[in-house]
Amino acid sequence: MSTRIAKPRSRMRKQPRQARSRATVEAIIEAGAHVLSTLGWAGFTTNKVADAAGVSIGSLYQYFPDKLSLVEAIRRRHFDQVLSVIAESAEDDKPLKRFAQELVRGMIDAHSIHPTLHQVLLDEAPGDRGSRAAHASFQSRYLDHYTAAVAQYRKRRKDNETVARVLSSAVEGVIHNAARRDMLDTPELQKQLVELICAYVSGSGRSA
Amino acid sequence: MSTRIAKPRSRMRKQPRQARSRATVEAIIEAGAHVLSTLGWAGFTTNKVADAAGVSIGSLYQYFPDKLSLVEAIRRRHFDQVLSVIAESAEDDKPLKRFAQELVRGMIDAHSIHPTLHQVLLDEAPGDRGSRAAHASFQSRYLDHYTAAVAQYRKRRKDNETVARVLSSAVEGVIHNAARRDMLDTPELQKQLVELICAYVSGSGRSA
DNA sequence: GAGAATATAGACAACATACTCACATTTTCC
DNA sequence: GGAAAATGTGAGTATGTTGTCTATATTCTC
Repeated sequence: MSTRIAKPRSRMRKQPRQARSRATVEAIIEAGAHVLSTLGWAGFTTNKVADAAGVSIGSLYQYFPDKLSLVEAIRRRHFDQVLSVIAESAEDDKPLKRFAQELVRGMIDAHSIHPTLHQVLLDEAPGDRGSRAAHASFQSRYLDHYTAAVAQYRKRRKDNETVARVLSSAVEGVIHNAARRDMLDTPELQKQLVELICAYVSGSGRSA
Repeated sequence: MSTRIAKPRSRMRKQPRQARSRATVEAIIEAGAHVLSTLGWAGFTTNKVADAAGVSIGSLYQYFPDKLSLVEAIRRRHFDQVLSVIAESAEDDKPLKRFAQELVRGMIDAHSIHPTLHQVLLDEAPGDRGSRAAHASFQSRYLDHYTAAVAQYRKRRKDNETVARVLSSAVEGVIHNAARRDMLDTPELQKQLVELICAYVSGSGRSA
């Protein structure tokens, strides 16, 4: 009886065993992230990725059964990077302002590698099949950091989740907009974003 | 026998003169907006648009010389709609909170028609060629409303432009995120977004 | 109503892209 | 060293997309 697993969609077609093939896979993912970031989903073709990675198209399909599994690998790697950066920024007990500063710093760092990749992965790249799960999981964990912070610094307990959602999407909006304009490392913008976070979190609930 | 191959590369290949052709053009643009909104730029094919509009592919190319001129028409129409909605919300002198409420209301209304169209037009649709001008013009006028408001309500004059940029991209981020989740008309979210705006604009500049 | 102007339809050519396959090259391991 | 496994190659195939062309249908002018 074939114990066929439903869909080896995001799975690799073949496991790389030697060092050079692992390097090939890594080069493909990195090149894929680069192509996706610079050309967007519409310009993301398997031939271009193979070319940018310096391997043949055949090698690409040796390890990734189709285009979606490749973008899935890119997504997973990038989200892991972002989450680890964010997690670092938001541990321990700190004053609100300190937390905001480190959060902004972390977000900027995470987006400096491939400025628009994050947004492309969230908005453009298709979410069929198995990616929904990974995506939701990322969003959930991502939001957790914000919720924890919000719970820690806000006086009122009500609507913490909504506040966290509003805060996180506001921060994302600013970061993405800045990334689009190559303004990620403008100090003035960083400062203002920190102020936005502080003002909202500390002030939310007293407006009347 | 004089074969006049004078091909004016204008916006439209041919001006619709009869009522039915004007209806055809309108149907194509509306269908295009719908396809772009639901399927994204990658799924935006001329055949699908023609199909959704209930016309043949030939009719589409009768009026639009190529795919880009079609997306340009969609962009222009949508941006005009959004700007008029925003402009209405932000005139006269009002208390800050009132302004924020009407701004949020206007943004939500503008995005309720085709929830993700705005974002697709900003991020995915190609920006080469002549669209840059229209795009920049929109961004500029768009930002003007924010800058005017910020100048009116903030105590400190410094960095008004940066503040306006941060505020507008934060609002956009929240709206886009809500649109993605079909949460645009959640009252709790609207309230929190209003509070975010008020807290930032009134509080910005007093954090030591 | 006749003929000109305008509008629509859909087959088709030219091209791009995802993915395959038969074979070449490198590495492992005895 | 050499067989076998692992890895790499790139022209080739199937499919889909843009944009053209010509035949047909509808509306306008008189």
